[in-house]
Parts: sequence; C-alpha cells; structure tokens
Amino acid sequence: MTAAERAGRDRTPPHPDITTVTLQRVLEALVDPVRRSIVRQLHANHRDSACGSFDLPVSKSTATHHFHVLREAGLIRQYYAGTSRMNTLRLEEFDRAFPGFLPALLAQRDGADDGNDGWGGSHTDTTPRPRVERST
Amino acid sequence: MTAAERAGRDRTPPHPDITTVTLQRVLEALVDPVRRSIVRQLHANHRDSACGSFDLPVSKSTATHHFHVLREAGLIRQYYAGTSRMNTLRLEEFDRAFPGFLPALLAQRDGADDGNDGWGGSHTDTTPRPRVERST
DNA sequence: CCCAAAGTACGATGCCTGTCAAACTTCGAC
DNA sequence: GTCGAAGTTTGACAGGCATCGTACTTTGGG
Repeated sequence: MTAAERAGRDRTPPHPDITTVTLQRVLEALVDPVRRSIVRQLHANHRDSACGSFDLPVSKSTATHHFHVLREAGLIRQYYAGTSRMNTLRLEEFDRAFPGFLPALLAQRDGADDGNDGWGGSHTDTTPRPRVERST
Repeated sequence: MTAAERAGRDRTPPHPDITTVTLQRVLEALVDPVRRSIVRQLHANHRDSACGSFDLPVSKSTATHHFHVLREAGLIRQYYAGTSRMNTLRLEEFDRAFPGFLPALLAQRDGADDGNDGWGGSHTDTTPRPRVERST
C-alpha cells in the first residue's frame, strides 16, 4: 500500500469512458507526430512504460501535455508506480470503439518518428525546435 | 476544342505523386471535419461531383481551400468540366500507398465533430455562418 | 458583346495548440 | 528530515490554419 493510498489520496488521473470519445478527438490526438511516436513506442515495447522512458524531442512539460491529450482521446491508460507515471495502450478497448482504426494506422509507414535522433540534451540554445517539416 | 485548349492553357491542377505523400500530411488533411465530410460525401456518391454540389458549412473560398488540401494529400483528383471543377476519390491509388487506412477511417462512426459549435473548424465566434449556396 | 455561374487568388483576422521555463508536488532513498 | 528524481501546473508566447469578403478569371449562353 502506498503512502498516497494510506493518505486516501488518489493520483490516478481520470480516464474517459471510451464510448464518449469522438473520432474527431482521436484524430486531433494522432495528428501530432510526437503523440504518434508515443503510441508507436508504446505499441512496440509490449509493456507499460514510464513517461520518462520515451525518446521524445520535447521538454518534460510538453511531454506531460501530450500524454494528457492521448489519455483524453482514450488511447492510453496511466497509473502511478512510485514517482513514475506508467502508460499503457488501451488497445482492445479502443479497438472496440473504433474497430480496425488503430491497427490500420500503426501499419502505415510513418516518417514522423524516425529522424528525430541526434537531439541530445541542450535544447535551450540555438535549436529552433524543428516541427515536422512542411515544405510547400 | 475548348477555348482553354485553343489558348494552350491547362486548368488541370497539379496532383502529387501518391508515393511522395506522407502520413503526416494525410492526417493533417483528415483531421478537419469539413474535409472529412467531403471525403465521405464523395465516397457515398459513387460518382464524380462538382465542388458546388457538396453540402458544406463554409464559404466558397474556404471550400476551395479544403479541396486544395485534400488534393495535396493525394486523396482526391480534380478536373474541369465547363466551369465546374469535378472531384474524384483516389481510392485505389491511395490504398496502395496507405493500405487499409482509408477504409478503416470511413468505417468509423463520425459525428464529424466534438462538442464545439456544431460544424467543426476552429471558427468559434458568433458570426452568422453563411451556408454555402448550393448549385441548382 | 455582355452577363451569370463556378471557382480561384488574395489579404486579413482570430482561435487553437504546441512549445518552453520556472515553480511546485509527490515519492523513495539515505 | 533532507535530497534528488519524476511529473505536473501555470503562464506566456509564437506560428499555423480555418475562416471570411472581395476582386478576379474562365466558361458558356442569350
């Protein structure tokens, strides 16, 4: 039993009933390449992963934001383990609400999460935060 | 021979090679409920349709913009017939580039909207929304 | 020739959201 | 009980894009 449970506090964030999630919201969640990268990493890992264990090109606070959006879209479930927030794909639940959609998406080649290595640490300097390229 | 052909002008807009289209671009196109509505109507009609024959909650110039985005995302093909611009879904071509994705998307229930203002977009002010005029 | 119909092009505008840094909270370890 | 690690919250900001009206172009018909 954790200290939080002893204290009666629940740090588990609210998860939406998947049947109340709209396709609009799902697409808004998945249109962001960082969020799509999270979903892909989660799917590839086959196990729950802490927020900090993802390879993401954004700051911690931005990452928190992205996890929040994914949770609200019914794509992930989150719970605490110590100070780490663990993440799971809600694969089966989601597929019941949107049959075949997530598998179809995951099956696509997606350049959005491949070229982002070499990011390294210091983002405070000259790095202009290249969002996904959008050459007209 | 049309006047355009006599003059050597080609009003056919450029269509991207579907293999150069990224998943990112496709999702950006389909995240807009108006554009999704266009795709759905096109899919339901089973025939080429003029831009003006769609039931859309936006002005003509905005509609033009949406058709442009869909074309750039490799989802539709456009050609002229008189003063009308006809639109076709590039179903098979697209499915070769993104196998199963479009069918999966079309299979989803789509209120085309979250709780916003009823017809999508980010236009949230109280300006009366002029219904686009339908061609007779 | 002139006009209407169908779209396009062009700015202008306003909302949305992705981004960050800084301050704060919670938890486990020492 | 102190410290660091992991995330969250908050506030600010910048750019993107959906939207509109207006002016313009092209086409076809009287």
